[in-house]
Amino acid sequence: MALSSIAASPAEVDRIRGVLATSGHAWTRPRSAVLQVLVAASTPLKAEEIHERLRQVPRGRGINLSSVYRTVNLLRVLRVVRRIQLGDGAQRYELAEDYRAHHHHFVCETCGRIEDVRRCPLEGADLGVTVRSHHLELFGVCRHCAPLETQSRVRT
Amino acid sequence: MALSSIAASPAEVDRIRGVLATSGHAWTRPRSAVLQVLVAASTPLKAEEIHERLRQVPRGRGINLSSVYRTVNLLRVLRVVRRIQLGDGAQRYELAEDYRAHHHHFVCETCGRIEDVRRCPLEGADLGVTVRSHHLELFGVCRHCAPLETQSRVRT
DNA sequence: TTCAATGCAAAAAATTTGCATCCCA
DNA sequence: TGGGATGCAAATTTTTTGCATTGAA
Repeated sequence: MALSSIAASPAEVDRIRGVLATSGHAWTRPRSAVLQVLVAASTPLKAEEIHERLRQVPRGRGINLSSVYRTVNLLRVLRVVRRIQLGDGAQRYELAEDYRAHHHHFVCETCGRIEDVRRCPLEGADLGVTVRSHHLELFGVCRHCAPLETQSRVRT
Repeated sequence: MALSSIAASPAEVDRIRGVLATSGHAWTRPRSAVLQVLVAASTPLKAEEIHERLRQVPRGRGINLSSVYRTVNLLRVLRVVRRIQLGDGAQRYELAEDYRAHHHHFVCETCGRIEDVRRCPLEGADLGVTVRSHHLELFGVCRHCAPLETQSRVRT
C-alpha cells in the first residue's frame, strides 16, 4: 500500500495486529507500543532508540529493552519488520515494504542525516541472478550540507 | 609471499604497504598477514574469520584477535578496507574499491552462498541526491539452488 | 633508541536467554 | 484458566580499550 507521506498510518497497526492474530501471537502492551513507535518513525531506529521513544507512546513506559528485542525479532520473522544497516555498524529496524512504500536510504556523510529515496534504480534492472529483495544504501552529501561543500560531484 | 593454499596478489599488498608508509604507519607482521588474508579472500570476511585464516598465512599464527580489529579499523580509516553488512547482523570486511573492482554482493537465501555481482544498476542513475558511494546487497536464489525451487520469479 | 604497535586481559556494548511472574485469548 | 509473553538478571557475543612489553624504523 503506497502512501503519500513517508510514515505509515495507524491503519497499518490494525493490519499488523491481524497478522499477529492470524499467526497465533497475542496483542500485548509491548508489541502495540513498539509498533506505534515504528509506524510513527520517519527513519529506521536502533533497538535502544525504539526503547527511548516508548515513553512518548501511550502505555509505552516501563517496557523492558529485552521486550523490544523480542518484539522486533518476532516481527522480523513475520515479515512485518526488516533490519537494515547503514554502514556505522548499528542494527536498525523499520516497517517492511508490505506496510510502507518501497524505498532506500541516503546517509549524509557530513551531518549523518538519513533520508528516504523513493526512486529505485533497480526497477527493471537485469543483473543475471534471481533477485527476490535488495538493500541499497546511498552515501553522500544531503541538500542541507551541499552548499557547504566545495565540490559535490555526482558519482555512483 | 604467496602460499600454495592461498593465491595472493603481491602487487596490491605492496601498494597498500605504500599507503601505510605514506600515512606514517609501520609495516608489521599482523598488518601484513591480515592484508594477505583480505587480498586472497573471495568474499567479505568477519573479524573472527580473518583471525581463523591467519593460520594459513606465513607468519600469521599467534596474532591476537584484537590486532585484527585494530588493523581493519586502521585500514578503514585509510580507505583501504570497507565494512559491509549482509543482513545477518554480522560485520564483514573486504578490500575497498580502489584495490579491487567495483562490485556488489548477492546472498543466496537458500544456501547462504555469497557471490559478487559486477553489473552495477546504479551506473548512470539519477537519484536526485549527491551520491558519493553506495552499498547494494541482493538477496535471492543462486544458480545452484534455483533448480530446487518450485518458483524463482525475478522481483527487484 | 624511540615511540608506535602488539598481546593480554578486562571493560564496554549489543543482543540473547533462563526463569518466575504476569496477562491476553 | 492455561500457556504464551514479559520483566529482570545473568549469560553470550562482538568489539574496544588500558597497560606493560615488543619491535619496526
